[in-house]
Amino acid sequence: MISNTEENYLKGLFMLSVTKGEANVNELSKLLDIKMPTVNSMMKKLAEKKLVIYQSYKPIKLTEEGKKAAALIVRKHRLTEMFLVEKMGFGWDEVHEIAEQVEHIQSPLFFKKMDEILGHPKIDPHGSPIPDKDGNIDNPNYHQLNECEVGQSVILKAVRLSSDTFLKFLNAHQMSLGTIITITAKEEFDGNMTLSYGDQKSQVFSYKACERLLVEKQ
Amino acid sequence: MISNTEENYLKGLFMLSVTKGEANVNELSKLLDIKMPTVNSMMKKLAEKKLVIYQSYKPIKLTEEGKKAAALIVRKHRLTEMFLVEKMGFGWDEVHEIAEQVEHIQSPLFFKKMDEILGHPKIDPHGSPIPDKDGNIDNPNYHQLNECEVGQSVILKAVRLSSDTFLKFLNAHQMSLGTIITITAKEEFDGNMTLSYGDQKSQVFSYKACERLLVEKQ
DNA sequence: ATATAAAGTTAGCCTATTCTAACAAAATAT
DNA sequence: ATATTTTGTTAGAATAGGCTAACTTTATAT
Repeated sequence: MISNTEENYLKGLFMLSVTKGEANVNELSKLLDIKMPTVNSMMKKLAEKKLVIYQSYKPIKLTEEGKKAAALIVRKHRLTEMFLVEKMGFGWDEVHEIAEQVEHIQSPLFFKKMDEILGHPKIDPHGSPIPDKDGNIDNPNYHQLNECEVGQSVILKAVRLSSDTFLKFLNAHQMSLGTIITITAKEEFDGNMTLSYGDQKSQVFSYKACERLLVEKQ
Repeated sequence: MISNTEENYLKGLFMLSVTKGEANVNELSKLLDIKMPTVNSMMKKLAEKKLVIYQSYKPIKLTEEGKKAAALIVRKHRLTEMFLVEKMGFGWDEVHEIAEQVEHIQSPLFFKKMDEILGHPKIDPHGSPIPDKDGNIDNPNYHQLNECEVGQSVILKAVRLSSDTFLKFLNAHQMSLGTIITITAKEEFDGNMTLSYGDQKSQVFSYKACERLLVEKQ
């Protein structure tokens, strides 16, 4: 049995591990907003349960079992987000908090039904991949907009670190998944980019914003 | 702040109070499958929070505030059951466990959306009334089938104490809400009733089953 | 290469929720 | 009317999950 609390730690580790394959106590502590000593003792507990590999002062790694468990929680979260947007009329900026709660529901049938009703979606409303029933996830190789060159035309595929405020910002700027963007200019100094897309002919986006936009080259 | 645990106690009290307007520790203990001393200390806590009125050795009563809080949890439970059946294709015998979890989700908007999508339903899939947004509930005055007379024609309006096994039993006997039933015979000895409805021309139902069937006289 | 900073750990404490064992009160039955 | 059963309470302990304070390791910066 994995408690809701344990699920949250596993999910956090999974998120942090995407790039490096491992995470450390401090990062997890910040992500979950739980103090380090608490995280430390939970890591011991999860190591005991063979869900993570953990040795003092070393980075934390999920075991295969832990990785699968975490992926299935992420699956439930992202299926829920998709369901909320597609079937219940929520905006992509309104679903995170709810999904955060729904993801802990214990009922394989509930999520099976969601998946069927949605037609087995591969991505959530923010473009993040939905792991399959076995916990496998394919991480598409998108580029961060801030790393693209002036003159390039790209298509918005996903939004990273999508907080509600950032999503509302994108809404306000008519930017959504699928939007085709042309990079008009790029400021050496601060990384600001001037973008052209849809009706917007020269919209300036900060470095911080561009970092979070994952695009595919046309 | 009312915790999930506290919500479960309030809901239990609400259920038990429907008839008598009050409940006692022992009943609540059995209903929730939690030992009496635990229930006892939770009652003190809820009394402290002004959600119940409680004095040693006296029955427990919900305060107005407690009653409203409980009704809103029941509302979330029953809306969820309706949503699962009407919008997600579940059977009425599959929804209780899931609703038991979903009812604790904190998101007024989530349940507002559900309610809208369902068209503001007044009853759940088992015929139980759904309290309104203010926690008001109207308890319709149905009759238990076992108390009806031979020869009477009635319509099934609701199912009480609807466990999954009982609902599966009803499924197996083609009995559902709205079914028109004629009482063909009634056994003095054990209360068994012979019923005629739909294709079933002389189906025998036990006293225990009839007790749970709430009907309206034609 | 050492001083400082950052990250990680240990120890000890707190709250919420549960339990068992033992005792007390109220209700029921002879 | 008293004995027995049922119901309710108290006391004390356990577990899960969180915290702060103090200390140790590792990393970073002069």
